[in-house]
Amino acid sequence: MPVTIYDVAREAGVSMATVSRVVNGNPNVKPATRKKVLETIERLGYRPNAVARGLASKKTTTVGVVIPDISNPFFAEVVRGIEDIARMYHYNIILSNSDKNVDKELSLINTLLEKQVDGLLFMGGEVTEEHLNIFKTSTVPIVLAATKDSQNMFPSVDIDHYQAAKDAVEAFIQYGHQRIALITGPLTDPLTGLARFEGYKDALREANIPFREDYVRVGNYRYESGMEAMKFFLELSDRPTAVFATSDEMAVGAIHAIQDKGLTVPDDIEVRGFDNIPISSMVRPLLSTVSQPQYDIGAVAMRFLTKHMNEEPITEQNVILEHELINRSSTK
Amino acid sequence: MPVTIYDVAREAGVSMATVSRVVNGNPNVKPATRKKVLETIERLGYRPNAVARGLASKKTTTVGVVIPDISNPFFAEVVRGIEDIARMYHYNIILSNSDKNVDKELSLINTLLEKQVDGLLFMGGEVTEEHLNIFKTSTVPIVLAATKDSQNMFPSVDIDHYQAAKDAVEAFIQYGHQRIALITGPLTDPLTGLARFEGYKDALREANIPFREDYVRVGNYRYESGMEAMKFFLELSDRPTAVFATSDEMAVGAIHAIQDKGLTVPDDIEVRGFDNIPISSMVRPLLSTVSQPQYDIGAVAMRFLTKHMNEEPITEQNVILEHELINRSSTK
DNA sequence: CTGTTAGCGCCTTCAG
DNA sequence: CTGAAGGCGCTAACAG
Repeated sequence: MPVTIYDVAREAGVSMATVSRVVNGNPNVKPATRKKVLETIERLGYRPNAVARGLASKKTTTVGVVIPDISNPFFAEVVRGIEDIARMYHYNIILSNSDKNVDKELSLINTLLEKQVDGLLFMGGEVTEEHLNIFKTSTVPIVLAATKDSQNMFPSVDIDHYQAAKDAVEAFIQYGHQRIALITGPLTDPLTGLARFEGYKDALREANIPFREDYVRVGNYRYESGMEAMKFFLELSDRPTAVFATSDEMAVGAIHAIQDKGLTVPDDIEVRGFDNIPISSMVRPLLSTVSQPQYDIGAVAMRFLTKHMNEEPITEQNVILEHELINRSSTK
Repeated sequence: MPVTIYDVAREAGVSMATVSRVVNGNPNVKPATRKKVLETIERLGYRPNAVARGLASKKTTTVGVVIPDISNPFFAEVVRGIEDIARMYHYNIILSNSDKNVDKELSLINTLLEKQVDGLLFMGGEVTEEHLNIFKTSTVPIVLAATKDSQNMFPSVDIDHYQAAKDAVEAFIQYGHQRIALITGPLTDPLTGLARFEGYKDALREANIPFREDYVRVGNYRYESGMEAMKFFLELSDRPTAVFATSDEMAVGAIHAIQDKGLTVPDDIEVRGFDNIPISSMVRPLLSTVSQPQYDIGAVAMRFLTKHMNEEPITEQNVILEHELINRSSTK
């Protein structure tokens, strides 16, 4: 039914090798022949079969990208960076959503590898032993974006989560705050959970501010959990004067909890989020946050992957990009 | 380098046909043989090559999905519906982001078709003549989700945008509003732009409320444009008492413009959005909106596509799902 | 229940 | 500059 390279060859009166050459932009074709072939391709509506091509050439010019949560604006922006660079290097991308589910992640990675992608970009909460094991079975390069494995076995692009959290807390301390609360993500997550938590603790310790259990609540990065955490803090007899949430959504939830109580941000309580996703500019007061270079994380990771795929020399294996404190109206 | 079905066959002392059978779950294999094969697959770490399989079987068990804007929560939720049904029917998904750019859309569709997807799910702003032309060259079924072509040539799943907008405006009218403003998307878009605009106009007309040019502003669905539009309305000598924005983001922008002016929502001005994306529950006041069954749009569209791919009998070609008015705190 | 044999549509030497 | 021929790894009849 569909027209093949063979049909084109026959119609154009050349061999399929020649058709293949013009389709692939091989210069060793006489302009007249090229023209003739192009015309019959057009006339017949020939569309090259990428599957056959992939089998014959052993390259698919596509990379697999696994993303943990498609509805998270943070990753959406990372994907933008990935796509732009991919297009630049003529790679297609297969985007796969894992819903933060480890089983799905492993299964997606497998599927992607079966599909013979030329490389893989992995984003996810945590890189476990299981991940590593499946990564090791890959014959194509793999790059981790917005995460890394604990042993730095695989190339990665990320920020310094520990330092980022520490900077945020230190900013509060420098402003004179002593009662600083933390709304963190699950501490089981070594990077966005634990590392940021450590940053918080160390900042306090270095300033000789005693750590208080009741100034720390664990959320799940979502709005509701930020709200719940803040409600808890508000019940405390000596409630915090500053709150650092490790996601913008939780920070916004915290702000609303504060406002619902009749208090004001930042006058009564200051709040800072993390990530700098679009919503931080779509609330009142405008949210102060710790910004991650989302687009760059994606772009650098993709560029990194192309280097591996083309076996270009690479200098550093684990890239750390800069974070930045963004001060808007939820802090003074 | 990578291990092939042939290697497994040799190691297990069977033919590749047998290996193929166990890999594909064909029951015509003696349990003992199956076990033996499975073991050597495990031992060798054999991973079937989907590209070769696709070429031989002429099926890839993957469907292409083009999404106009990966950072739009609306589509993220539609994709959820698509994925769930796809998994249920054992299809993989290739998600492609078009950035609402027509050229990119056409090029993505082409790429997806070259990759021999078994079916295509298209979401996009507008379905132009060019889209139709490329759709027609496809040998695999195509379903439109959250959109439709003007001539209903292709199967589609969508809501009645005209009626949805009309319902929203009529709700304002019934509450007694006479000065009702509209913040719309580009009118060049026949569905989310024009159709909703027509719904607005007809609602007014049927209530004998004169249409006013200065009560209509065209935005781009984003926050900023909603804010700008609202600022314009607020300058009017007889400013509107109710505002209908055809996206939640624009509605939130409008609310903030109102609040920044020292006015209150809904007491001074009522506001309603469109879509019911997560942010509508993450603002103060909580946003009233017109909800689209996002997940269902995706799920129904995907189910629809599987029917086409399996040549099951189909009853209706263009499915219209129900919308719903959600009343929260930005309206009375 | 299992093996043999053709391809699937294309790329890629290798000749010419 | 162009053609012939041999796979790529796997599935799908068809025998047996």
